[in-house]
Amino acid sequence: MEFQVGRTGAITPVAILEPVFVGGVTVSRASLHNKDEIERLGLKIGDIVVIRRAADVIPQITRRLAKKNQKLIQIVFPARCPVCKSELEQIEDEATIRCSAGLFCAAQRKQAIQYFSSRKAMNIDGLGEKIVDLLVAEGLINTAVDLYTLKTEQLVDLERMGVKKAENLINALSKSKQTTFAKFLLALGIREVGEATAKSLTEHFLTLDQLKQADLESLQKVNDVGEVVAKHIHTFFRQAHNLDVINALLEVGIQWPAIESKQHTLPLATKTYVLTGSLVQMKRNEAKAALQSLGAKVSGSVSAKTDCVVAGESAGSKLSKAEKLGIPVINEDELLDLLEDEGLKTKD
DNA sequence: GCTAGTCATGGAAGACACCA
DNA sequence: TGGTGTCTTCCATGACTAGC
Repeated sequence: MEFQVGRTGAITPVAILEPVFVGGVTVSRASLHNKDEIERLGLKIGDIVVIRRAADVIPQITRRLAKKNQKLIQIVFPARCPVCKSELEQIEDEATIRCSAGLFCAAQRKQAIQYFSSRKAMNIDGLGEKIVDLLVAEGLINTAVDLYTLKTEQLVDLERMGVKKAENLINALSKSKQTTFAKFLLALGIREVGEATAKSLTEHFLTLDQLKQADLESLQKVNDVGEVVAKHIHTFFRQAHNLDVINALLEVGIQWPAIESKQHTLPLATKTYVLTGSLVQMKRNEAKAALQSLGAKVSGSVSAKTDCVVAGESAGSKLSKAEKLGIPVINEDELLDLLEDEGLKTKD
C-alpha cells in the first residue's frame, strides 16, 4: 500500500499488487482513489483481489475475494502527509483528503513544476517527472521561475544527462517563452482552472491585468465559473507570493500574442466536439488545436449536448455512448476533409 | 439530475543517454 | 556501433466536483 501526494495535495492510496497478467500486460499497481473506495471494497493489506483493465488501459480493483485463514492487516490512512509530515485536512462532504502545506510540501512543489511544464501548459519538451525530481534534489530549482535560469553547464553534470539532452531542454525552455495567455494561466495551477476554464477566462478578460483585478462578481459572469471557482481565482490573485511568481515569469521573457474576441465569426463556433481513439495522420493535440482554431469547443466527455464525435482507431466507450445518444460520428479522414475545406490542413 | 471539467492513473512506444 | 536502460509522452477511464 502506498499513499501518493498530488499537485493539489490530494492523498491518493495506491494498491501495490503481486504482478499479474491482465489483458496482455503485467499489472502491479492500481489506484484506490480515496478512503471511501477502500471502505467500499472492504480492502485490507494481504487481500486477494479481482483486477480488470478499464477500457483495456487502467488497472482497477473490482472486488476482494474472501478466503479463510488469510493474514490480513487493516489499512490505516495516514494522519499526516507522507512527504512533508504536515497535517491533512478533509473538507466536509468531499471524499478527498489533502495535505495542508501547499507549496511548502516538496511533493506538491514538484508536481506544480511538472504541471507548469506539461504539454497542455507551457509545453516544455523533455522535462518530465524524473528530471524535475533531480533538479529539485540538486537544489537547482525551487519554483517554475528557476527553470528559466538554468544553464547547459549546470545540466550536463546531472545523472543520465548528456550534452544533447541538456541543450534540448534549454532550447525547449527558451521556446516555451512564446506561449498563449490561456496556456500561461493554466500553467499557474489555480485550483479548478483547467484547459477549458483557462480558455474561457482569457477570452472573457482578454488581458492578465484585467483578470488579476476582476472581482468575484465579474469572475462569475464567465462560462463555467461559479462561486467556488471564482473564489479560487480571486484568492490566487490576492496572494503576494503568486503575484511575485507571475512577475518573475514575465521578467524572464514569457509572452503571448494579444487575444482578439472573434469566436462568433468562426465556422464551428457554438459546436462541441469530442475526440476518441487513436488518430493516425495527425496527433490528437493537433486535431484539438485545429478544431479550436475554427471556434469549436473540444470536450473530454460525450453528452447529449455534444455535436460531433471524432472516432479514431480502437475508439472506446465514448464512441459507444455517442452511438447510443445518436450523436454524429466522423472518422479521421472526414475530420481531415473538414479541416481541408476550412484551409487548415491538406491530406497526404 | 444531468452535464462537463479536472485530476490521477499504468503500460506501450519511442527518444535518448550510457556503456562495453 | 549496437545493446541496454531510463525517461517522456500518449492514451481512456473512473471518481469527484462544480455549474446549470
